[in-house]
Amino acid sequence: MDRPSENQLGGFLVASVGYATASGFSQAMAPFGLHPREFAVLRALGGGDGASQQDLSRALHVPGSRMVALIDALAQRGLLRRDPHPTDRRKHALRLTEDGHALLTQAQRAARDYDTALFATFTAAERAELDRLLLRLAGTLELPMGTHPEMSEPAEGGATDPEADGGSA
Amino acid sequence: MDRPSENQLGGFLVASVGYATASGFSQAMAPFGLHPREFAVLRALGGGDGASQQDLSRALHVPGSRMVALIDALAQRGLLRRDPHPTDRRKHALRLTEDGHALLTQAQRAARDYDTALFATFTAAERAELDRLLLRLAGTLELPMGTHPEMSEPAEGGATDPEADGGSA
DNA sequence: TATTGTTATACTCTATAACTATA
DNA sequence: TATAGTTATAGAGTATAACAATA
Repeated sequence: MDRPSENQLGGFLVASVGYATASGFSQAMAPFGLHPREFAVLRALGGGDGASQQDLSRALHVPGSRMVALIDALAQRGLLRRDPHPTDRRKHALRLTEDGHALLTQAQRAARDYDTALFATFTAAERAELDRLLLRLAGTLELPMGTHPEMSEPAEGGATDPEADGGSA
Repeated sequence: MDRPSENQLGGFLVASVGYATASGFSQAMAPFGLHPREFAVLRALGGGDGASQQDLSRALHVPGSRMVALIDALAQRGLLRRDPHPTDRRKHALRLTEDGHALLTQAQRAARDYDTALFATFTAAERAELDRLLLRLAGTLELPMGTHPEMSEPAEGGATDPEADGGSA
């Protein structure tokens, strides 16, 4: 029950390591007071093109109703502003503030460091091989890599601790 | 934003594929009306040694208060019984019924089929290589493979759709 | 005094649907 | 008639703590 090792089937190992990787990333963002989803918002806004909330909703697969509170929290912390949209008065043009840009820069560095540490023991060839195998798995899973139907509906219980969820064997 | 491919950093790909794998497994269990956690309970009881609810709680990293409703649901479906414990009247001895054994057998076959399909395009050498690389990652993540401190506390947000959570770069 | 099972409570996260103002 | 943003509400899932029976 406890060892996702040789005698366990592979799907469970993939899910377990994926879960731990996401958890670790979440912890890497914690010092900045950022939930991974908030980091995603800041990063999406990093380019500075004044996206609307609906733009973000579509890009991040987050319903508009959820996006409101998300943006509220970041705005209250002074990390972004809701500027008026130049041509459509219904929309907001979301823009990072100075502080927002500064925090994003720091968080991105931490994200890079996390990735570096994660693959510290890997050679370039091993990283490439892992990517190759995982991308093949993604293809088998019909993970469309551009529109994620399954991944945007965690309702089926796909996003929980694999240890408690039983794995695949 | 949408392609966890070559230009994305690796941690995000690992998390995405792990999430999709868990989602797929969840869907593989759905025809049996089993949440992955319920499958884990049935499987743990498959040996038939009459475990207590606390035994399961510890083994599956699920709090006792949650275990009650979990067992209730499976018992109401006639998949397991709460027999009296032979020596300790506080405990129950949980045992699968005939129906429970039958469903477990079917679900385990589906789980095996899911794994088989997942790695259908893989050679034995590729599977071994993927396992090797993932286990190395598990070591780096200090995933203790036997007691999972991080994995039993999804509170930090480690178990959500990586697409919406922003990944690691 | 500790443990097993249980219940109650509250908290977080989420989706759905309504509502407004604009288009 | 449709869209952007917002709000309200309700549902699921969860953890915490208290409780009774038993050890």
